[in-house]
Amino acid sequence: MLQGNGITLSRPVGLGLQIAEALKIAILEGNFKGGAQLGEQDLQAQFGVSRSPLREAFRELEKLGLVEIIPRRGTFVKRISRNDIEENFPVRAALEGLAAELAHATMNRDTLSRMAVSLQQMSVAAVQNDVRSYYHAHLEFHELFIHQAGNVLLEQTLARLRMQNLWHRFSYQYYQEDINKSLAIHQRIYEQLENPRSSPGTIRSLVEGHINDALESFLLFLSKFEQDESGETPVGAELKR
Amino acid sequence: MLQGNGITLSRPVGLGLQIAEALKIAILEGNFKGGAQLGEQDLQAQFGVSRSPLREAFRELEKLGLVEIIPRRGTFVKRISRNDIEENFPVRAALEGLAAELAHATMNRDTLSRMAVSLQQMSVAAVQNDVRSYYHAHLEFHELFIHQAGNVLLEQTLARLRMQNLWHRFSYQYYQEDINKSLAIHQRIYEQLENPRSSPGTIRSLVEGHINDALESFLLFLSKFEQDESGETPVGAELKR
DNA sequence: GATTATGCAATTGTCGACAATTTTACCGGA
DNA sequence: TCCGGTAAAATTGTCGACAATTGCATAATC
Repeated sequence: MLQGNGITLSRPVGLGLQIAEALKIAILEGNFKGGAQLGEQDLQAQFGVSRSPLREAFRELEKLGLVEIIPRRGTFVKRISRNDIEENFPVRAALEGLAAELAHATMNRDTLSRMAVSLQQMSVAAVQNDVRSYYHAHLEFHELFIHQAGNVLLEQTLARLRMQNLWHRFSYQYYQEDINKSLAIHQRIYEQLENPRSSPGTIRSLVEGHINDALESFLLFLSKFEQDESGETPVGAELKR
Repeated sequence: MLQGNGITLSRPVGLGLQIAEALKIAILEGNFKGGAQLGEQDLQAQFGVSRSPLREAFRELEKLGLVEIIPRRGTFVKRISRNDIEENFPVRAALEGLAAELAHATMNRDTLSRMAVSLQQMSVAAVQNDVRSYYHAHLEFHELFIHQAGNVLLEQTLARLRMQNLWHRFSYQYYQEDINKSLAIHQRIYEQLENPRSSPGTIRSLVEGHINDALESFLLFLSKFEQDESGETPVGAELKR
């Protein structure tokens, strides 16, 4: 398999794919205004390529859910609304719960030790209040048991779902809220996955419940930034400008 | 919303989208050989268009999971393997279970009556042994409560998951196996959704279990056609040639 | 003054051609 | 006969240009 290990290390053949990767990073880092742009002419000059690979890159980004292509109008970076978040979390929760259950059934020592490392990094980051490190270690923690589930389709589906809402510098501020509470829950998840005699249903509902709880916290966190907004609830660029 | 009602009635602007739609139907109907082709030159002559919209159509089909694009090699119609099916069903089961639970919480009379109609059609088709009618009514039954869940992301995700494995003339033969057993289960699902006092967890596990059970039956059904094959288990074209 | 019509500018959609790569066919040698 | 290498053919990737549509600004009319 070319992908499935979480790292895309296959030869970066294809100009469009390279541009897609660059744009993907740029979008996730937040290096784009409001929520709408990506003119072909601008990027053509910026990357020094023709429009063909650009359009291909746009399709690739659309597959990831990072942009929205409107015919005869253009390509726009997707603006995350409150409703998008409310829809995303339950779906993610159900699938990550399934992944945890599957991972428990096939758990091995290697994955377990990697998860322990991630958990340790999360713990260290928590006491140092290093939100960025905690965030990345936390991402890896989840990726590990998702991969351990051994279902490539599930892994790919979750990758897309997790990417959409994880506008990075967006989540940083969120985790700063209750980093210790998050750490405690993940320690419980680890204990359940570590114990071969854990009930599959318990693990599943634990992970699923954790994500659904995170939704409530996230929405509560969002409310603080919505005092001057109303209606559409763009959510996207208000945090950084 | 342009989509979400199950029917894409928006203006078919865009040559690439039209070609994608035509190819999508052709693939689902089985009008393609083995499991690999889609040469740009052939289709260019067949549709009378340039290669640009063709390549766009390929990306669209890849988004739906109907083809696989290999860089510098070409576009190939995805060949469904036994492993693909084994991976698809659990994911679909988890999400449809979630959809059923959400649908139950927001169920209304209109959707309920539509589901009753679909169920009636399934019942009639069952006694007449009309597999094709049963199959389509069955599809609509599922679409109805998935839509009732009111989660567009969930609906889109399931649409992709359900499309990948529902190579149509492929499923027909399967339902012929135990159409009555399938009907009974869907009647139970309907009864649970109809009753406002049903337990959410019961509905969810009922739907999820139904799909996971179908996987076993499906694999058993497949075994009959795998007596002369071994290893890769292509599954794709053997049924029609 | 507000609203609708019209022309222009900007952007996307499509096309044909050239470049790069892969596959295949042919040839030579062991 | 089989294996390796080279060259040709076929296919995909990329490019620049033209066509079509959309949006905006200006102007005209009620």
